[in-house]
Amino acid sequence: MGEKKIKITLPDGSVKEYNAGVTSLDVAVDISEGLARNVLAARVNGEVWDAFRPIGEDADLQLLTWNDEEGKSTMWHSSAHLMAEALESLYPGVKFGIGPPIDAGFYYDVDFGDQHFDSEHLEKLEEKMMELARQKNGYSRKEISKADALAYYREKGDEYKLELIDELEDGSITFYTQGNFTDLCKGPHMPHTGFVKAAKILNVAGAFWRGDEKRKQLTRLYGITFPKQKELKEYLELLEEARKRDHRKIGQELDLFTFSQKVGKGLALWLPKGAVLRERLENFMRKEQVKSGYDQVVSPHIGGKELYVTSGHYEKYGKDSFQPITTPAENEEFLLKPMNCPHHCEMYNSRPRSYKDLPIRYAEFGTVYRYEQSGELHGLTRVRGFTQDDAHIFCRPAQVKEEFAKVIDLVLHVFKALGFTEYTAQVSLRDPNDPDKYIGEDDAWDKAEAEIQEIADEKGLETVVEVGEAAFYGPKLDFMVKDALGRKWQLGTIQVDYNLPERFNLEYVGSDNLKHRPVMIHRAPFGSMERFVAILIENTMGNFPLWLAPDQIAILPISEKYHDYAKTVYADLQESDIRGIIDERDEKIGKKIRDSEVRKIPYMLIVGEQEVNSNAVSVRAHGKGDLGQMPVGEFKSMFRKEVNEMLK
RNA sequence: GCCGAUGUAGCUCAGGGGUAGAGCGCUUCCUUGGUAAGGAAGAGGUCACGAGUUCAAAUCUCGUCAUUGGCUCCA
Repeated sequence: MGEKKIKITLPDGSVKEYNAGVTSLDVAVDISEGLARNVLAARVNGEVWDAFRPIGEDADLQLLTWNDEEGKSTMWHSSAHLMAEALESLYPGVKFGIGPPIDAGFYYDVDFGDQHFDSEHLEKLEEKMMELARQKNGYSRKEISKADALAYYREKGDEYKLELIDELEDGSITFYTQGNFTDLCKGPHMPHTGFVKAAKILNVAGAFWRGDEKRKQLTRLYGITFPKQKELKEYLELLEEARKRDHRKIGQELDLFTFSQKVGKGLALWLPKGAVLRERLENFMRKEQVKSGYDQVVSPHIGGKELYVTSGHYEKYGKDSFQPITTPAENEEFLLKPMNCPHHCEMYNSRPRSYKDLPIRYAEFGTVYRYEQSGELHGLTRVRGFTQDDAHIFCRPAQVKEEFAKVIDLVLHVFKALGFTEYTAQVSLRDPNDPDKYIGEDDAWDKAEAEIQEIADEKGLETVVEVGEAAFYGPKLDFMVKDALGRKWQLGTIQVDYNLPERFNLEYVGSDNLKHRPVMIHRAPFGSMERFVAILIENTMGNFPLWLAPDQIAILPISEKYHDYAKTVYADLQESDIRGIIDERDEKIGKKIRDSEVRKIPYMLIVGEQEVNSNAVSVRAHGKGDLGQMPVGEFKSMFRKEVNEMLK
């Protein structure tokens, strides 16, 4: 009986014949030894497999190396096992939770039991990993029955793995082994540990087992590995570069904002230059909103408790909020407002509405306060007091789609004007398994969720769906942008809400002369001024667009003799809404230029004898150098042209 | 809130059981200059805060506060 033959189709379309049971590695060797040395895994009929797993049938095969995303994540997944092996040898008896690859590296959740792990042990762990890596131990895969799998971990006493296995179906369970370490794992893994040439444990953190706050907290070790020492070095340098973009650092360097222990954590203090930046952003948004038919409103910073009982905020967040403010005499209770929507609902209710009035769009830069957990505070991106560029659109059900679409346009326009080209549009839906988190009827939710997806699709917006990310009163379309370290933050948000109109008993009289319920759209293109500015800083490194820069120009007199002329020039520029500083310090011009460059001021205007004589300024652009001498008028029109170009 | 780390001058950081250091910044004086740091002198700190150990604590221990990397949370 002849061996069974199978056909392997490679990505270039070529077909080769092998005996059944051939592995991807065998195929790689067949192509070239060099390639074979780099193969980490393989895509077999669309599924990522171990390169050492036998192939039994005809298959499409793509070999995966470090240059493929799946190759990287296979190596990182295997590295998690390698770290686990090192841990087990250094700390006998440790138990393991889960250890997956992530965007950059991997982690493993570990229960050290009575043993203690802190950051002093990192180096030893790295060394152990490299020692094991150098042994080039092969990874092997074994299908195992549920009973045997349970027996293995019962013997080992690892309750976490037992819990995981408990939820798996018999027949689908596999173990992987390398060196002295065996792990429950569905794979795939790289051929042997020798691919790891550099390992770094990046940090130690606590993580709740299965993400549940009520369960045991394990120690999560984050690490990353590379096939070359040089790549690790480059990666660490990249991290270093990213830290230079940190908005907290730049915010301090550029004097934009600060925090004070006495004022309280998570409560930002905007310094003059930060306030100017913020004001410019607000003005930009106001202008756009006027164009789009919004009306500006103003509401107070506190609201009666009843307001939030009505809205449902009290029930959902009351205990976790800043506690109610009580008045001395009348025993009334007020809450710091955590949201502007209830106030706007009451504005809507201030008089009867006709269908002809709708849509009504109330916009407000509303400052709200939320008692965020102390461990969650982070610079300006997560604070306890912040200002939303909030608005609520009250419209007829038939107008939802059009209004929603217009808000998408507004958000995209804002992002474009500020240079956010990389964002993710995320459809945030409710978690059907956790109904207590939400208010309202399923019908309304289903409708709102379907509408959001439909409109996004019609707009041709590429979206990702996240279950469980909805607000408690309705689903959202969120615009996520990354910070310098690649963490995603929600900026713009648009939400369809059938619930608050119900709770606030909002009505309008239709053409049929009957009462109808309007629909509310909540939206904030920036999200909040604080977070938006933070992400803007990290994306621009503090080199703000000209129209936004707090100081747009610095006038640098060559010497004291030209201070008067500098003042004349500045007065002229101020007429055209150009704002900046005159550097009147007793310093040489080189020093003044250096300092302006460091402060990222877009234009430096140097004035000395030549400029006085010809009624001109010498212009130097930040990061670009000398642009030569020109009359003040010419600079102003150049400036205006540049601003208009950006805001087009 | 939980696990880990950090806290020394306005900023960036060094030091470390025996009277606190540098660079930048700031003040004053000299200098009046041409495209990324001119020179000199000076001021400035309960070493986050509170206890404990010690003859002696900024340094060691514990606690508190703040910051920070994650986890959980995020209207």
